[in-house]
Parts: sequence; structure tokens; C-alpha cells
Amino acid sequence: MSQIAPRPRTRFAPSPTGYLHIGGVRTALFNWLFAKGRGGQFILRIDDTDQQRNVQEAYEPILEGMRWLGLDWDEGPDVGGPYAPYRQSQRTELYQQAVQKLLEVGAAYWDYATPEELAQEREAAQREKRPWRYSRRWMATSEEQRRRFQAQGRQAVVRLKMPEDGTCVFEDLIRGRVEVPWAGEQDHVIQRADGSVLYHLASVVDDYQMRITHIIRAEEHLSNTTRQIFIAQALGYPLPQFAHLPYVAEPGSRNKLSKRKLKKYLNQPDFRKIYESGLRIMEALGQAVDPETFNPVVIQFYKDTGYLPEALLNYLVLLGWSLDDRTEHFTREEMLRHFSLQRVNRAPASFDPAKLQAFQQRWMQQQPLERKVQLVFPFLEEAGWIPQAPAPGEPLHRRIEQIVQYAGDRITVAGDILQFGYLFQGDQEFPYNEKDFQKRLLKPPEARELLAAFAGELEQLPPEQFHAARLEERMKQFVEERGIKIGQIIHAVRVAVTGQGVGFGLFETLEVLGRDSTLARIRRALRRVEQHQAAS
RNA sequence: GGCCCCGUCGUCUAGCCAGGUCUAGGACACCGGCCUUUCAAGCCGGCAACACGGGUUCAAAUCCCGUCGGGGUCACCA
Repeated sequence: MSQIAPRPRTRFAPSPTGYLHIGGVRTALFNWLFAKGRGGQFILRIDDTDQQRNVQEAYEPILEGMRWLGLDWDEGPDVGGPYAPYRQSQRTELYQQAVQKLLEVGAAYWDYATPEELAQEREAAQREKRPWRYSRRWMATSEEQRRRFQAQGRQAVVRLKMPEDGTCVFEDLIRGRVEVPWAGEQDHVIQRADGSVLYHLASVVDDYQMRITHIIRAEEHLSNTTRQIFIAQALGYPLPQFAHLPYVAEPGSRNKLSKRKLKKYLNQPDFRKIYESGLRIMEALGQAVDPETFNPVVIQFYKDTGYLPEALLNYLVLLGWSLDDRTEHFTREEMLRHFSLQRVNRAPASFDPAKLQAFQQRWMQQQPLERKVQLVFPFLEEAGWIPQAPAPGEPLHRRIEQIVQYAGDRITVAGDILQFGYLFQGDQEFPYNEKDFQKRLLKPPEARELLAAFAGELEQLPPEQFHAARLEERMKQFVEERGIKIGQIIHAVRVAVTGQGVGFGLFETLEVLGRDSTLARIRRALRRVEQHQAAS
């Protein structure tokens, strides 16, 4: 306790083989929280040692996603830093030196086995039901032997020469003491035949050279730790602290969440729900969905449909961590203040789309009106319903503010603004939902006449009195005079002016539309009713 | 299959290390009711868990042993 803890340096090291997914973000978040909450540094590194699998298009979206979430990094490929470069593909020389050293100290060896020979060994072991470990049959023990193998046309990889007995013991900050027998470890390849280096080697070298103090990563790396410790020790590096997070599981199961199982997850009702509401937003935007990114497992889905990064982070921080038995709401600052590795769970946590949705809803409710308005603008622009984001004070700004206010909780994600398209489309253009039209305007025999009569009342109302309170008063009066139920007229008016049966308060809707639009729309609806009646 | 990890309501979790205050708390979801011009929201109420077995102890969700179950990982991927 009296010892001053050094400021931690953590890293998030995605490989650009695909887009950022929920589990990856949770790992990034925990790394960020741990470092930044303790006055340390958070480093972004791109682990792109496998040229074959890298997807060039994935690199920029990863950075974008991190920025959107506000997980800012102190050092990284774009901003540089004292240990640059921060892309493994640009650090090969460093790795080659390390490989050389490992060969020199006898911790690694040149291996000339062909893939076929390896496969044979493996199959033989499997047939005899014994655990397989490479026989080192094509291990070169001298320069002379190397030349001989090369003369046979063989190509060499570099393998780790793992210990054959003893136990690797390390202290995991989350799991406690972990013990793994060395004999169970393979002689992993650290350098390919083409001279490029593999993840384990690169990762250990970089973590050391970048002075990473804490390696916080998902549990699937737990079994990688032993071989990485072996490499680090052979290279004479001090060991960092390890913390292995439980992985994020599928909704309603214990399997690891995977972005490739979208189709399967769509069978899960809550998952399907958020997917489909996202789909409606994309439809309204007239955008084709890219199956690579339009996936609730992938972070971009949330960015594209208008979630709040705060909500996502709040949900994610509780996936495997908790402060106590009741605190659920965390701002960025609160997370930073309270996060600790000691309170990270050991068991995997299932991704629950319904709970994410609940956090989003609560966060959205708390946003000041102006923030919501700002969030909604890009969607309206994208849909082509407004030319550009209006400045405060402009009539259009005022109008959208009004809509957002009246829509209230119906806007859970910013993209939900698009359900109110009828408020932005022309009086003669907005579409009618045929089912609602049928139910509210064609079927009730009195509907046409009542609607026409109410339109007459509205015409009497001077434009400056066309506000919700006054409109409601007028309708109440109208209903009373005629001895009808309010439901007989209100639904008819709603469908007439919006084209659909659902929406926010009717009087507020009329107010937003204004007198001229309201009347024009009612007239259009009346004509439509007459056409239908004439036809039948 | 080998090695490793994990096991509290459907889900996220509190409680476990330092056994009694736990007839196991909170949240989401679900169900019911209220409110209501639609859809939401809101309010009130309800259902629901210590994987199993044995041991230690006056006392076990908590400690020990075993069983079962689930998962991760076993690449010239990261």
C-alpha cells in the first residue's frame, strides 16, 4: 500500500480482419478505463501480422468506431508516439532481431517439416488417441543440417522449443493463480517460411518495447499466455501483469459471441427486434444494408442507427463488471473513477440486446432537447428531408425541435426520427397506410361526414390559434355538440393528416403541420374516401 | 480427446475471499393492473435463482472433496 503504483500502460490491439464487434469494444473499454482511471496511458496498436487476412477497408472503421465511442488513445498508428510505429506490419525488423535472439539462446529452432509431414504426424497421434506434440524430426541442429534440408527443397519456419516438463505458473489479476504444464504446449511457429512473423512473437516484443504494464484481454487468450511467457522469459523481458476477461457470449447461450452467426441470432426475439428497427431506419434512408457492418454484433450498427455512445459504454461496462448491488448508471467519469479489475467477473456474460436497448432508452430520455435535435439532423439530411442542418433560431430548427419534443420517448435511437416522415413530406405526397385508412376512414359510416365537419371547424380557427391546447379544446367542443365519442373523430383525423394510425399526440401533430397543411391533408383524405366509395 | 477456465432468477449481477444480518437484494425481460386519442412512456404490483451429492460446523450460496454441466483452446489466425 505504501508503494506508489506505476502509472499503467495498457493497449488494445485489434487486427484489421473485420469490423469492431461488441466483445472487442468491451475489451477496449476495460483497458481504457483501467489505464485512464489511474493516470496511465492507453495505446492503440494494430496487430496486422497476417497480410493474408488483413482487410484494408477495416482499418479506418476501427479507428472511427473507437473515436465515436470516445475511447481516445494516447499513442497509436494515426497519432504516433514514442514507440512508433504502431502497426505491426511496420515493425518487422524488431521482430526479426527477437527471432534471432531466440535462436541464439536455444529457445527456438529452424524446422524443415512440410505441412504434409506435420499432418501425418498429427493424424497418427489421433489414431492412437495420444496427445500430439511435434517430434522435432525435421529440426535443424546445425548449419550443415540446414543446408542439407534446403538442398532437398525444404523451407524453414522457426519454432519455439518449448520445455518438456515443469509447470508454467502465473498470477492472473482476474482468475488468480493459473498453472499449466509445459508439456502440453506445442512448439509454436513464430516465423513463417517467407520470413514474416506470427502474432505471439510480435505481441510479446511489442508489449515489452511499448512498456505495456497490464495485458487485459479476452479469455480466449488465456491459453496463449504460457507460450508468450516462454518467449518473454527467453528474451529476458520482465513479465507484464495479465488479466483475462471472460468472453462475451451469445444472447441466451454460453457460446462465444460471433459476428458470423447473424442468421442464427436473428432467431432470438430481442436480437431480431433491434435488428429490425435498425432495418426500418436504413429503409427510410434508402440505404442498402451491408451485411458486414449492419449487424448488432458489430459496433457500426449502433453508430449508423443513432445510438448514444454513452449508452453503449454504460451497457458494456456492466458486462462482466459491477460496482455494487445497485448502481447501474455510469457516466464516463463515473466509470473511470470506479472501475477496477478486482470486480471483474470470472464467468462469461451473455450479450442481451433488450438490456442494451433499455440503457439506450434511459440515456436518451436524459438528453437535453438540443442534443437530441443535433443527433437527429444527420438522419433527416441523409433521408433528403431537410437540405442541411439548420442553425438555432431558424424556423426549421424550431420546427424540428418541436417535433423531437413532442415525439418524446418515441425516439429511442436518433434514427427513429424517420418514422415521422409524413411531417417532412408534401401534403399530396406522404403515403397512406391502406389498413389504417380502411379502418378509420372507409369502414366507419360516419367518418367522412365527421371529418368534413371538423375541417370546417378548423377553417374557422385563425392561424395564430392553431396550437395544441386550443385544438384540443375545439375538438372536445365538437365532440360534445355532436354527442359522439372522441374516438370517432380523433382517429379519422390522425389517419387523414399523417397517413397512419400511430404517432405522437394528435393536437401536437396538427400544430406542427399548421393550419394550411392540416386542411390540405384532410381535403386530400376526403377526396380519397370519395374515390373509394365511387369505385365500390 | 488433452490442457485450461467457468457454474446465483430467462439475462446482467450483489452476496462468496474474512460462514450467521440471505424466508438470497437490484436491474432488464416477462406477466397483471392503473393512466390513456393511437403508439410509446410513466406509475403500481407479481413471477422467478444458490447445478447436484457428500463433508466440516451450533450454523454453508459462502469453506473442503467429488460428480455433473457449460465453455475456451489446441493453425505457417489474432
